[in-house]
Amino acid sequence: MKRGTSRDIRTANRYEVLRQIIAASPTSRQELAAATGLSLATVATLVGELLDLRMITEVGFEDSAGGRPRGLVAVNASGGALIGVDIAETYVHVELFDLALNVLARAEEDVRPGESLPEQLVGHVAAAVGSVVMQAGIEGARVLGVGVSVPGQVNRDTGIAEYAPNWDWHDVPLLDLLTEHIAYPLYLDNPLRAVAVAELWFGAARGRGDAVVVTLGTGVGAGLVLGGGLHRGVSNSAGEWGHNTIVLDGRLCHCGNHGCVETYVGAPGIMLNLRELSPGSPLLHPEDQTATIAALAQGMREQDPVALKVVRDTARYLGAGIADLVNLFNPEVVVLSSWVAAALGEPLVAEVREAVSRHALPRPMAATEIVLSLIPSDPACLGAATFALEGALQSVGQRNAKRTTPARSRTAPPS
Amino acid sequence: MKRGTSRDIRTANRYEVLRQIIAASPTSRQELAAATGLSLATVATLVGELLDLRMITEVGFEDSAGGRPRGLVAVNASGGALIGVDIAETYVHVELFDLALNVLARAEEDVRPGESLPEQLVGHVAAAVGSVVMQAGIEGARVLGVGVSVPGQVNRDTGIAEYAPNWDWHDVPLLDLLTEHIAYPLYLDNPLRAVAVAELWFGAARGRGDAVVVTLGTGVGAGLVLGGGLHRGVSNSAGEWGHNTIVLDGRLCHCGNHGCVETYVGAPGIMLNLRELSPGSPLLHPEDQTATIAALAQGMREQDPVALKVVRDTARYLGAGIADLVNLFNPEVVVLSSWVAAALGEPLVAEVREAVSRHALPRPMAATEIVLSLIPSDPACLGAATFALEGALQSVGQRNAKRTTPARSRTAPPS
DNA sequence: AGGGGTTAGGAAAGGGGCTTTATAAAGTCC
DNA sequence: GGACTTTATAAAGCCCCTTTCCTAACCCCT
Repeated sequence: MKRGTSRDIRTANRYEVLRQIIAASPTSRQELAAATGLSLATVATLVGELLDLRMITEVGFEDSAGGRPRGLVAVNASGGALIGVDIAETYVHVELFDLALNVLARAEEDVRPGESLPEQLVGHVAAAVGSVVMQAGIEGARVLGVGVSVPGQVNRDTGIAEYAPNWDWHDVPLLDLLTEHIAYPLYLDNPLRAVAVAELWFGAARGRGDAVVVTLGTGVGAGLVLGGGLHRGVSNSAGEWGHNTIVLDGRLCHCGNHGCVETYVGAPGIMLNLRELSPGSPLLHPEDQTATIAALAQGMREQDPVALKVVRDTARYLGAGIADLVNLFNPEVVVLSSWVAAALGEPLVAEVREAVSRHALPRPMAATEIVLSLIPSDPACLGAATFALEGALQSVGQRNAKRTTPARSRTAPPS
Repeated sequence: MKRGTSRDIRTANRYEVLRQIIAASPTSRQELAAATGLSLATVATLVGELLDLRMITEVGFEDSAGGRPRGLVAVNASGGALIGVDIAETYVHVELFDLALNVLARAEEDVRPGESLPEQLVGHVAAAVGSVVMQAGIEGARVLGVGVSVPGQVNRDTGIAEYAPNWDWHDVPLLDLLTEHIAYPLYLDNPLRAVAVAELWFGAARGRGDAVVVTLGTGVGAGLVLGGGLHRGVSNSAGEWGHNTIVLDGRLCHCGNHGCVETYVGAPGIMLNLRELSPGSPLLHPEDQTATIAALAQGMREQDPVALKVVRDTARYLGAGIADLVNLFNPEVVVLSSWVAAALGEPLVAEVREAVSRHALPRPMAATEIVLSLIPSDPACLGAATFALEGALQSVGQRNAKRTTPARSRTAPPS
């Protein structure tokens, strides 16, 4: 059982301060102290650290009410670059961010069906990473790290992709393979947790103690933010909500079970909801999830009854599932994220809210907001980049160069 | 968002050391240091603190391999008493413990149907608490506190029972009512969390970072132990698993929803499972949950096919539900606790293990044990008493008498 | 232009925690 | 009886946060 040390407090505070600066750049030390609840002195030293690291810079002054003006600090956007890699079933998406987490460059590689060898995927990743670095015209030294999100179960310490259902991977030493092509520090995890971290740092979960980040994409997950940090579980596979049973003896899932959440509210599940309701619907683009979800979104805007019904049905399943999460965790906020949520947008969320409040207990429900993610682009990329950012900040706390007594010369002393 | 301070580390360590001493009394400082991962010096100071508090005593020495013998410490059983109160729908159960958490006295009061006024319940509690103190022949001063477990949603800070479905309570100021009759420090929470804390301190979850404690009684819950501590959620209602939907549009629950876990695996749910399978079964004692569950347990021992089938059906529901918890939390251990689990015992657990591994993802499942609670008596009482113990330990860390500059005399100084 | 008054920010001191190192205490073994 | 071991306590050091004090910087008013 890991014990907390006082250094962890420092790390958490460092994260907190940087988060706040990124969120509200430029800002003053005063504001930071108020927002984080830390003392002015502590904020000042943390700000000093970040200044030394060149992650932030002083950008001028702000009038105070009659006294010495407040010094303002802001993220030093050009102080470094972070790369986020989102490996999915059909594509590899890479984005390069500056330290303000603006996207400086993007690259996307299609993964053709059948391309399932780790080496093939790694090739795509390496190509795309090379591309974004070139596009952005960044010198390599300024890349602080590369975060990689890969579906399935990942051991982030050993860097092994223990199991990826899409490609039937078992214990692939992905980190080692990537290291051969990519010279930057690498951080590996899965999309569920990447998205949760993105929401925790930059999205709707920021500043919340307990939050659940529901990712709605091809797969489905529930990232758990507990006590201000990501809950990983004992083998880094917490949050695998997609294969929870929502309908006993329901639809067959590729995992082998029946009635998994994913089969009703994942993109393929939504397509099935549509097909069952209206088999010949023009909204349905077989073999193309993205197009079908987009068509549904468009249909909703046009008040198409079929689209509305499908979304309502989906929201009903989702609502029942999320109600379970609300009862269990009693979170401050449930964030709906990932591309399906982004596409279906606020109308979906409204239906979900409705459905959740039918199923959840009133008291926990009253304490919980259900909101749409605020993150505009691919949250898995952003989250992966955030892993790299966390990694860069972590190493600051590293014990700086262990002091050793100077080695005595092997030759006879001159005495 | 609450921030961790270095004092919290101290409190956690204090808990950890005392837990270990209670678990392995007598023990040496060396052993404690090894078990907790703390340095010898820290253990020594914490042990010193506990000795000063008279919660533990030195009980002799143990030979070391050729050096100074290890001093042994053990819980000072007579150093204080803790009282646990378990208020349930049909009874009030009170136990008085010594500091080794042995039961010194018990009292039980029946709550007749219709007795639903807070004052009536409080009367029962006061009577039973008085009784155990008398039985044990303890002087009042040595009672360190009284923990009270009451079903429903509880605000432990304000001491208000926000909602108790059994008696249709809404925002009853229970703590205030109890304070009028009971002079000891009071701690209020609900059975779900009481049982979880009992397992965390003294049961199968001890020393585990992440655990789920499933309580199977009339009601059903899932206490969440995350990062070595109880997860309470934002409004202290985390763990309300009993009203999660397990069968969409399933059995009607008293909460108004359909298909709640509780309606299938709570004691009344199990009775219904039995009735549906074999309406006229002699195992069924209508109106008496305890007798029916006992009859089922007996039936299983006699290989009664109906009993076996009912337990298997129940385990199937339970397995599906627990599989969801395993996927979500990725805990080290799932503990089945409370009286229904105790009654049905290992055969139930074996069936549950089987059912869970059919539903849960293989990787998280492989990392999770599913075990029966080791706690012999009423875990809610024990857990409630543990709240009192935690409370007593907490106040140690209290800033001891804020130093004030000595008040200057108002009269003119003698200078 | 030159003092108050006000606010920001840094430096120092203080309090709490944990660990490492040194010292004292209590045995065993030869 | 001395040397070696092992335990326990004391001392010193490091980390972290906060409080307090003081200087810096700016406003405004005279």
